Amino acid sequence: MTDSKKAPARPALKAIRGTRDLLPDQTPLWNHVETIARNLFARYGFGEIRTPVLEATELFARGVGEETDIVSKEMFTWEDRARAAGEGARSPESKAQLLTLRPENTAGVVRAYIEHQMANSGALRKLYYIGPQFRRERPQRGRYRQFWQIGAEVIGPPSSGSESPLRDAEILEMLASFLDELGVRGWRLELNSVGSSQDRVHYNEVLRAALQPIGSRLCADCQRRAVTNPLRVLDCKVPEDQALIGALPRIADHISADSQAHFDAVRAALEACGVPHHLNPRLVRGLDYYTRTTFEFTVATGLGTQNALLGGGRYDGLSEMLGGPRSPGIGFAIGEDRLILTLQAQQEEDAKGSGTSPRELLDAYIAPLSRAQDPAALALAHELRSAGLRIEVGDGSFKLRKSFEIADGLARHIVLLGEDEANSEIYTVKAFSSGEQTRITRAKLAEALRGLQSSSTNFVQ
RNA sequence: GCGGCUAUAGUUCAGUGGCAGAACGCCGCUCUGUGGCAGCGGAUGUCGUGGGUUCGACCCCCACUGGCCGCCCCA
Repeated sequence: MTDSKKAPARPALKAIRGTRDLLPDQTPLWNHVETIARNLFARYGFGEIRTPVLEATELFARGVGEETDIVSKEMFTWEDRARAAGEGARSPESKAQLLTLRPENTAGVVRAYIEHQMANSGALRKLYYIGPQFRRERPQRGRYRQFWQIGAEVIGPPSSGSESPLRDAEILEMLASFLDELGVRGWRLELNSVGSSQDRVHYNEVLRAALQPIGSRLCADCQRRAVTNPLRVLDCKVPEDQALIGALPRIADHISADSQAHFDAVRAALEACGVPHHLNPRLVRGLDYYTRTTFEFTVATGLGTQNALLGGGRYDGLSEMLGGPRSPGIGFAIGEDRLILTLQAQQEEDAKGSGTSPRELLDAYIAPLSRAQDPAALALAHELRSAGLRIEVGDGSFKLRKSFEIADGLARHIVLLGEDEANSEIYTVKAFSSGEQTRITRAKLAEALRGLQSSSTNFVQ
């Protein structure tokens, strides 16, 4: 640092802000969560759909809502260049298109539902997805710019029963089962009805009128919301505002009899299934397409202030907003990153005092005793792997001591492969758990290594 | 987008305006076909990036970038 070798500062390539790598010590838990979800959803008759990560910006502007925070300030949007002259463009003035990295997946699923004319079969469609979403927010625990959602949608023409309160209750019961099956403890379901789209328009006027005289006494954020999105005032957490907000007209008093009856039926079905839930008349969701039933599952451990694990609701008018046929629907999105954080926090709680958790081991480590044995070692590994075993191969340049150190903690057995073994095809095998060492013929090796295979899977890193 | 805290070895973290530290991990030897233990030895690094103050900056100041916490919002 004293002399003049100030090299040109190299940039150091790193994952960009708000994105991250999931390494092999993490991915087993992710796969576990996704496997549980896939199996469970299948039992409820859901099929998987995969939609593009890229959509036309207009889809979200119309679907999610121009005025929402997500659309107005959190999307990764850019102008895709018009086709260049050299690309054989027929029309030289083909316009550039606004594209957006999807900030959520419901709009994309409904777009696909319309595009593939799924309404025409007349059947109720049950679709689920697992994939990354993108929002340009300030990163924080449980909040990333690329984050993963596991979600599902139930949608269809009214004649398919898509409006039935039974669908709402079924979705909520499925989510409760999902969290229980994963072992998420202490979840809480909060439920509300924001009424039909007409109810919302009506209530918005009532609310705007009620806010008019008191607006100036609310916090700055609420004053802004009172104009742009009055419903969101109900979600305010500023202590000074609570008295005023509490006195505002309530949604429940301004929804139609139909909406009220629908909501009552949802709750009755939930009671019948024994799904615990709490009414929260001030639960308001930030996406414009929600109607009637809205809900949120929260959890106390692991997430700090981002305690919403998943959310969702009805969107009876979304298909029409996107130019499709009338097709009421209901869906949800689980924050997979947050779910993982919750599970990891629980595991840490559980691990307190119970020492370290074992990790999943390979079946055997093959240790060639000299470089001359390397080819034979790889051949043996191939043979055993073909037999379905999980095998790692060492290197003939390693000292035997080193091979043992590597093998222990990585595999359940070590197989020594030296000149004797190569000639005799009788291998020396040692089991780490017992310390027992035996000599086994090549023909019986796979079978011997398979014995004692641990069937329990472990996801603790 | 706003406010606060923070960035030193592979990891977790000490540290002082005057030669860069510990623990764990890693490598070697004791010990050339039998590891986990132990003893001895070794290497760690543009002290996040760029500027400024200073005789001298890892330390003080500013900016930038990243992370964390809170707000906003959401999953």
